[in-house]
Amino acid sequence: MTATIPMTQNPNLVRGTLDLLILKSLTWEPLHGYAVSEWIENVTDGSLLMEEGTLYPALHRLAEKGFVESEWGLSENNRRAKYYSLTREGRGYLEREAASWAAYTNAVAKALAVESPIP
Amino acid sequence: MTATIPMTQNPNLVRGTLDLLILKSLTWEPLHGYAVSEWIENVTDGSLLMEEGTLYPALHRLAEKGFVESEWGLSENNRRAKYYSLTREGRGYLEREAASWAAYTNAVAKALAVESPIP
DNA sequence: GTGTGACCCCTTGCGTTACAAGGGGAAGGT
DNA sequence: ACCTTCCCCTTGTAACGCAAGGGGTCACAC
Repeated sequence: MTATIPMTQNPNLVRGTLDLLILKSLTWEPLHGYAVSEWIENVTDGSLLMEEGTLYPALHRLAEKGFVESEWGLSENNRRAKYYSLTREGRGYLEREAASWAAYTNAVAKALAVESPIP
Repeated sequence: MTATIPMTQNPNLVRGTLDLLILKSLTWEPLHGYAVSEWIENVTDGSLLMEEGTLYPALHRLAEKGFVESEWGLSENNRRAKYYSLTREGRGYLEREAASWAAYTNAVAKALAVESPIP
């Protein structure tokens, strides 16, 4: 599904959600980078096309923070691939951040829905 | 309500929503900067405390882009205050950005709610 | 065999922007 | 005299998404 779909265009929207999406993609089993980007593209219905120049630095950051671990392996296509897996800390971090993200977006959504001046 | 409420702690969450909130606060009538920050604090139930070092540069950026206009005036407390008002372009920008923000957060929320591996 | 495209990894440089940490000044109350 | 609230502003600093590069392997078509 590598269609030429328009990408996000607005880095500020994406900011901070990439870690969330990456960690979420690793919830069930280790994935290599390419598979992570495919997962994200799929679950967002193609509305989020993750650039490689974004993905790999993000993965490295998460590894440095101890939220993911990596191991070289072989992909389904018999290619050299680095598999990332969620650590226990990463799982906790994902839960906490997802919760605070939800809370924050809810607050903003409520603010944007306000209809009377200065409630 | 200037209670010492813990602030956002995570710039990445806020990223990109500040413009939205600021513009939204100006929907009904011109406000000066201080009032904008109060509005945001109120409608987010104190969960978002806008720093002045964030607010004013943001207002200047929006003015430079033509989304708001400013005019010196007097506050309710008879103090010198710069009132910002939404321009027509600003109103359109707010609508568009709010829509794309909603779409994006919905996509992410859906992704974070996924329960089966690789749907 | 020589593309061509999918698969897979990576880095550098740039621009944007939230925040901390400073600054100043005027009004009102104690 | 002093403090608090109200109001405005600027200068770092750090983070990070992205564009634009890099490289290598495999399968299939021509």
